[in-house]
Amino acid sequence: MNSQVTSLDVARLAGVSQSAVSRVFSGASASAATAQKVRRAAAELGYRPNPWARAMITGRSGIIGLVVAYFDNPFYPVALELLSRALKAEGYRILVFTVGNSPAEIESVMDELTAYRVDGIITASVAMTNDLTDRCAQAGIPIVLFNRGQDGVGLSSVTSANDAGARQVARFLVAGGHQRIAHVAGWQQSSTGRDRLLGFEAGLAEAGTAPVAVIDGLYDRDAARAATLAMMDTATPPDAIFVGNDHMAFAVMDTLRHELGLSVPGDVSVVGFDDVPMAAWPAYDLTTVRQPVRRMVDSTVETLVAQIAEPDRAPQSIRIDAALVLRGSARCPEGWTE
Amino acid sequence: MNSQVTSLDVARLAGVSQSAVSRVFSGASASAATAQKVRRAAAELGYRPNPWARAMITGRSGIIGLVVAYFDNPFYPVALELLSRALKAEGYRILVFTVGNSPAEIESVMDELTAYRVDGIITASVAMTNDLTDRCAQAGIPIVLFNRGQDGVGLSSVTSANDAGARQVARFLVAGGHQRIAHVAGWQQSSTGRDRLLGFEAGLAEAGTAPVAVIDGLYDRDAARAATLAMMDTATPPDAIFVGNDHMAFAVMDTLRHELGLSVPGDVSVVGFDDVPMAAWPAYDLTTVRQPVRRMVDSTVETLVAQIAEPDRAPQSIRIDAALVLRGSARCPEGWTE
DNA sequence: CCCTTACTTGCAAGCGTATGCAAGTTTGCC
DNA sequence: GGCAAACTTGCATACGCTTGCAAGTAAGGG
Repeated sequence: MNSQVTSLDVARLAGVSQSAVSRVFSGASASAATAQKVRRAAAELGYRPNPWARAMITGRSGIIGLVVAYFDNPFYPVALELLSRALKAEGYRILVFTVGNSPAEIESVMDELTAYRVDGIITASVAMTNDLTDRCAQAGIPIVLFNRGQDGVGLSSVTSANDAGARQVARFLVAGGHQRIAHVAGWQQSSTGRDRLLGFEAGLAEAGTAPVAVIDGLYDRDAARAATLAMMDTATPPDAIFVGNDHMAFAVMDTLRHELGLSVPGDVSVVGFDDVPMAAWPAYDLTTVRQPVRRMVDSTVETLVAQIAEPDRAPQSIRIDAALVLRGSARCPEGWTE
Repeated sequence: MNSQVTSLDVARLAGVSQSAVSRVFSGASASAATAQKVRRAAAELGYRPNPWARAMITGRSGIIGLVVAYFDNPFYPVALELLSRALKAEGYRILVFTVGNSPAEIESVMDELTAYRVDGIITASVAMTNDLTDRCAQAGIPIVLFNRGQDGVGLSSVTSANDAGARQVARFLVAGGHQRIAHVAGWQQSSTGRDRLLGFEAGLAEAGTAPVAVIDGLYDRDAARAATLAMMDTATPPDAIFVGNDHMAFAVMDTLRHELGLSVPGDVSVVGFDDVPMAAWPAYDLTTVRQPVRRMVDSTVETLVAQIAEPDRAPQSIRIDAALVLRGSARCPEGWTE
């Protein structure tokens, strides 16, 4: 039963004081001789410093709180995995909170996070209300929003270039000769959903056109399916649909192909956003905008770590380039290279 | 900056002793008058007990360590979400460790977990070597293996009835009149992979037959694709393939359809295992064995909580029934009802 | 060789909470 | 009204660790 080995036990065995043991394990200076005695004794007893006791004094727990709302979107599991690895490399662990997107629930989680005095917070796919933003800033815990922007100033965030990516999709679809372009939008309560819609509309406007239909798909499969059915059930149904994320795009494709008997891209072109792994699977072969998860994760961790080290640092909004990935779900303009 | 409010501050404001505050928040008895004064003061100051200080004394951190290996298999994100909710209901948080499946890496994570003195550990999709098992038992931290069994005794585990499920698949495929039945197996280093293989072979043996081919797909998409190609590249290719999990089954279907130009189930029937959400999507419409995630999660949490409450309780191996879900990826025998 | 400077090391004081103990207060019952 | 029992409450200590401080020791320079 080695779970109760304390630094004092090690000290006794090594014949030094308890503070010597502490110094060896906390990286403070100690003579080579002492260090060796301590390490030897510690190894023998299976000693590891108690992180909670350490946290109480230093005020740093080595724990990052991660708040996640959607796990059905396969974008987030891979983000979680990458975040976990990247933070581990920096010496942090992840305390996970899954949460619905109701303000009350988010607030209660934030409460808990401040109680736990985590060293930092990352929220993924969580919309922050403004008062929550304030409370976080007030609690003084560094926080970075992953894949969500924040209106006004306040918190750091890392997103991809949602508007530019969507704009590129617009150009691409126009260049492909599509006449009636529609958009199953991402959840309009989220910045990603709004930015993609705005960028898309702007891109179409540049070409002197506009979407024939825009329906909020709420980042939900069922809603996306319903949106698709509604769009197609008109006199002049769209011949191209830009979908607010891949997860919904799969639903759109399924609906077009298996419920309406249409061909993609023969009858309707479909373009998504995210480039989750599944998008490359031959069953969908989805043309989509790639969010560079790895770079987004790296930036997130980097920003958070910097903010922990230097609490007064101004919040940053980082935006990672996102590029269109050409696959088979959308008609491709002749000679399109990008 | 309310992050440094202590029980002493609350005590002063409320005009009571620090221990009174502690008692109110730890549920010990206190008079109604005191409780009210304390709560009022606490609310005013925004006080929340410091979980780490509490953990130091009580020895319980309220944190469960979750060790996960595969996140590319969509079975685990949903399990994580459900686990998170179920544990939250019991008052626990989840500290996540993602890990490769190398023994060294697992060992280092276990080390960390014992250092953190988590109240319990859940491993998902992690194979435990026997010496690791011992070390965990010795550390005295309750642990439950989720979706992995354990040879010999030692640790509690929750799995579905992998062998029975696979046996049922065998009967189903035989009854469907398939003549050459193959198996892209789950990773043979994992209990689930082995149990499903054994159950499947046993089921076929009952019918007086045997698989025409068995290849380990390692729970990996690429390996499953390669296995499929190898199986089909023979004089008498299989007319049915049972795949060790859904995630690989999608790869098998993609390979059959898009690389080999075959029809599923026309030319080859495919059956998976897990029933991840995607299996129900029309693009795959996968006949598969449903692992009742929710019930598995509930059992896992229940077992873990029981073991925390009563440390000397004997480890249990819980096995949840798994039933075949009929969809469109496999030819269905006339009048098959189950 | 002595004095200054730089390191090591042990001592002791906390970090914020829970809890045994004793003193004080209320309640209940005859 | 008085006494025992039940309940509250404050005091003080402990949990395992880090860190300022002072004393002790090694190194360095004239």
